[in-house]
Amino acid sequence: MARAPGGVRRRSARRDAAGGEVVRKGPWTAEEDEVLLQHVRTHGPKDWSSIRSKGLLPRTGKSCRLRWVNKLRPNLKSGCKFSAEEERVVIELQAQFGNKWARIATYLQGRTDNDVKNFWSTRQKRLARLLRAPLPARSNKQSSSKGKAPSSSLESETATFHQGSACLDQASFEGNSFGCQYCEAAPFMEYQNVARAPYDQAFSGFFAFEGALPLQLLPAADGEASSSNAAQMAPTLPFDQPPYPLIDFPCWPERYVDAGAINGLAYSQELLPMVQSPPMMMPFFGMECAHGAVKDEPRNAFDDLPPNMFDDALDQLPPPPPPPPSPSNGDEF
DNA sequence: AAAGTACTCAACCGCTCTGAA
DNA sequence: CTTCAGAGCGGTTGAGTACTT
Repeated sequence: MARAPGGVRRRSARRDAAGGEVVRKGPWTAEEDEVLLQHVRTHGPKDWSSIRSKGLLPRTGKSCRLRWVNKLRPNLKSGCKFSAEEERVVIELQAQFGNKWARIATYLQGRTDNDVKNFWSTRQKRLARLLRAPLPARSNKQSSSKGKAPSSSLESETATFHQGSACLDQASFEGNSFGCQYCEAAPFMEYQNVARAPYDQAFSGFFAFEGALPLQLLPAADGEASSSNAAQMAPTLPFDQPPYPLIDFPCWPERYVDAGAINGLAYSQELLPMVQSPPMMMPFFGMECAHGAVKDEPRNAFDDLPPNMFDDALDQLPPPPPPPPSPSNGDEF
């Protein structure tokens, strides 16, 4: 979207803790950017605090660093929405690393941790809203947006969510991670540790079903990754991928999903046959893009369930276990 | 056309980590 | 070993914009 440059911000300046100097906050001006860039040209992307101590800018070192990392760094994809491939990478890496945005960002050329974080946050909000909202009526009615494709397919997302929720729900009863076949069948995602963040992980495990397709991971983009450690650890090769197909079928609890319902999903009849095929761009949630039939899918088992039936399951999730021991060599791959 | 809602994004805050003194 | 300062990271906020009703 086009934001008004230098739009009004909520803060402008304040006295710093030490008392005297005014610390400027809020949006950066072009002049400030130029000063910051000049500092980086001469000193490199470091010594942030010296920018203020030398009187170059009335900004904190943290603020300067953030501005550089998020906006001024070269080769950033500013204002460019996440591609389907990027979305898929984020989803899969989030499932594996958790909310390690800086680390995840090292796999995405031109993306910052803030970008990834915002992307994920937006996605989570949407998830939460969908989970709480009543199921939209399944119909063949066209989208209300006058033929324009919505930014995401509500119907597909909803179906996806309830599928994921079913997995979650079963897990809450069985107390066995998530009782999720797929989780156990995805070694490269280490889903055995899926309970680390139950809510996210359950869904991520589901979404990573798409991730059975090969990832083309990028090495740290430009050496200016926001986390130098992460940059060093960024692999130059994809995950150690098992041969396809990975799974028998993802975590559909039979209690909730009968074969007919499964067959009604885009996955079962359209995705499975292509597991041996070359990588395919599949936007997250967006099976409708790759599989048009999904919009016309028949009602599945979840459509007949009360929309809030999974809320309790979410509330009953066990606390996350302690994080798995980190590898001694710092290389998860 | 207006109002309400959802989404995006920049930037701040607080915490943790790390290295130097 | 302890302390401290700087850097980095994740969470959060809120303004502006887009979309929907």
